[in-house]
Amino acid sequence: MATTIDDVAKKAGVSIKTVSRVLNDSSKVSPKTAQKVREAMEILGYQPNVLARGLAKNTSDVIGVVIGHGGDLYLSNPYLIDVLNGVSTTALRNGYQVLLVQTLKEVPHAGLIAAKRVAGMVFMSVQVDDANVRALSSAGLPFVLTGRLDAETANFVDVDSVKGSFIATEHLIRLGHTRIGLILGPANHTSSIDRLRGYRQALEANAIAYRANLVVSGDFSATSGYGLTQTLLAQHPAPTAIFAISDLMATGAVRAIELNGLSVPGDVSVVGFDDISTAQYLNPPLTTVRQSGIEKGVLAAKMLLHLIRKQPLARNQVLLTPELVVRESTAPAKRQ
Amino acid sequence: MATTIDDVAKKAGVSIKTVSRVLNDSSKVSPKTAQKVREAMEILGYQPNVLARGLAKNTSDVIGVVIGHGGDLYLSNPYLIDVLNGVSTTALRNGYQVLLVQTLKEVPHAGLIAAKRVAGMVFMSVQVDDANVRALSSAGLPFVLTGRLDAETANFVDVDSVKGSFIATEHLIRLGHTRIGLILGPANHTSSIDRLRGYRQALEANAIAYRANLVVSGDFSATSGYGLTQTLLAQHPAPTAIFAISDLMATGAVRAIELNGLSVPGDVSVVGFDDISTAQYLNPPLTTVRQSGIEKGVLAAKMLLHLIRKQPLARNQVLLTPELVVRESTAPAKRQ
DNA sequence: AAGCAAAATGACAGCGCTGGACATTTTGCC
DNA sequence: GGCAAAATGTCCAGCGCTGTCATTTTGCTT
Repeated sequence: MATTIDDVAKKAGVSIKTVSRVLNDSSKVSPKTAQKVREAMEILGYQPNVLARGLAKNTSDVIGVVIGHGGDLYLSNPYLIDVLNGVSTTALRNGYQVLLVQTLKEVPHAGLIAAKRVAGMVFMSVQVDDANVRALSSAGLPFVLTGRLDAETANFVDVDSVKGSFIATEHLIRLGHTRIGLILGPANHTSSIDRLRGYRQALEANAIAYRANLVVSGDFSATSGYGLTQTLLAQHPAPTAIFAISDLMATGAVRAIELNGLSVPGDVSVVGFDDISTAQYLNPPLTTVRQSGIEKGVLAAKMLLHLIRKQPLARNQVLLTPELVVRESTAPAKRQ
Repeated sequence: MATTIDDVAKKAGVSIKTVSRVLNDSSKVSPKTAQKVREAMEILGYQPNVLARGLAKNTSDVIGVVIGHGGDLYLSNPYLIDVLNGVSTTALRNGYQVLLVQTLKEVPHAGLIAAKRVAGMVFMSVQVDDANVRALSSAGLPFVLTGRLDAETANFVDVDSVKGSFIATEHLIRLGHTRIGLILGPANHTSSIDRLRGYRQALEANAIAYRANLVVSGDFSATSGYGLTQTLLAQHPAPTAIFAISDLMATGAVRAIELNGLSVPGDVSVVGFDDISTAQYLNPPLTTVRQSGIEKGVLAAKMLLHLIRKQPLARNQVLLTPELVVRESTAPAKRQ
């Protein structure tokens, strides 16, 4: 069962120290010996015991990915999956494995337990003033956020939410809409805060009054988008366009609008955010703000690996540029 | 930085062995001492080093979840996310953490490396005669599949695909459809094989001839469903209904049908499989075969934990019953 | 209060590996 | 052939924890 370094040493006819050298800094081993050792490992199917190695070196080849906290099922957005995939693939390519870190109500310390075994962490979503982030920060564990945090020290990769929201809103304004509903995610997420900001900036730039009753908050899900759209449509006067900050919410919004006997985009235009893979196949295909979850994940993982290896970092705060993808869920506002 | 068991022992004025006992089988420690030790741990913010513990006990509190292999991004289906969530949550509640295991072309041995550090594994998708499965099987590592495998020894939790496919097909037949397109996933997946079987059984039970040109294979994605639907619609005569074995593919199918100037369900009925969260918000809301990914994940994790702890298992092969959810993407066949 | 079994606690080795300090052997080269 | 440099080996400690077994303490009994 357990092939150890001793077995390999014996098989290759060298000392265990040499095997260890091959495993680590093979530079000090002659190519011939190294070859011999590698063959022995191959034959025996040797895999180093990562626990023992980790213990001895006081490091780990695992990075933690925090997939949300405070609730049960946070990995629900296809866009987050892309981020996870990006992180995971990049980690793997660099010899790291990924530990999923999820904090449940009943198991609140999962993050801390995990912290003991990982070389660093990626946070998949960030609430303002996140307790986990603070805890890790003071513990000295390297970490990267895939979300912006207003702290000079925080390392993050995020899409430029303010800009994304601005261009989405302005797109609607250019189509003649002035009553634009905004469906946000949780109020304490930086993405909600930033996207509200971009929305207001666009209104202001076009001299349109901000109406608080057209802005609602939910939780990124289709169900949430559905319900909040009902709320928006009940306003007087009702919005002629709705910008939901996730495609999932936008999907729910479209359905709610049609169940109200209205059409998209004939009566109400809808813009989403993310450009998840199904967005283009919706009916109508969804106009949305594209951000690449994969790219975010890849960059976050790369940044984390740099931090772990204490390599210099060009920038520790990256804002990716979002792009408006115009499809068929938006149209000029009807003459009132 | 590193609070160890020694620090706790010193603080509590006991031997490190006693602290270790509190950490494990506290039954052998007097309540008074245990209390003292716990307080010391609390004060010092002690978290046991899982690596050291794993090394000493030769076990691990981590389970691996294999999220696909052979390609880059396999965690793409919302339904799989549910499975992952179910596994992860259950693992966590039982004191286990989850390691994501992904095999890339460039890193084919990730599974083996991971095998060294996990107590067991869950496979999220199964190809027939899977090499990974065989390797683990012979290595003696406990594992559970969230997919059926035709092997008496394999432990699995899966939906009854044959039945799910049967009821979906029969639903279409009862609506008067006789030319029913079938969009499968990869041909070497048991889900494709089983669902083809259910489809044929339903045809046969209703004395409808099987036409090979109405059956196509893709990869579960919306894009795939979109493309394959184009293929199906080009057949002569074209199908009046399409059953896609994932909701993602069904989403693509609906779009393709409408781009062909046909309507759903007016001209072509569409049935999906999974009942992902957006299915009910699609336009039209999707008729589909519901299976609970979360339940699958939870059951698989529970089964694995039983295996790891060598607890008796009521059944090591579980088939969950799928349920047809009729919405608005299916309608009676038009009179020809 | 002595005596004794049971309960509680401690001392020490060892899990598989790495790191350091050094001794010894092998290599390559003039 | 001789010498420095490179390669390899030896030995020991230690990462933080647990298992085994010996030792001490406790709680009862008579």
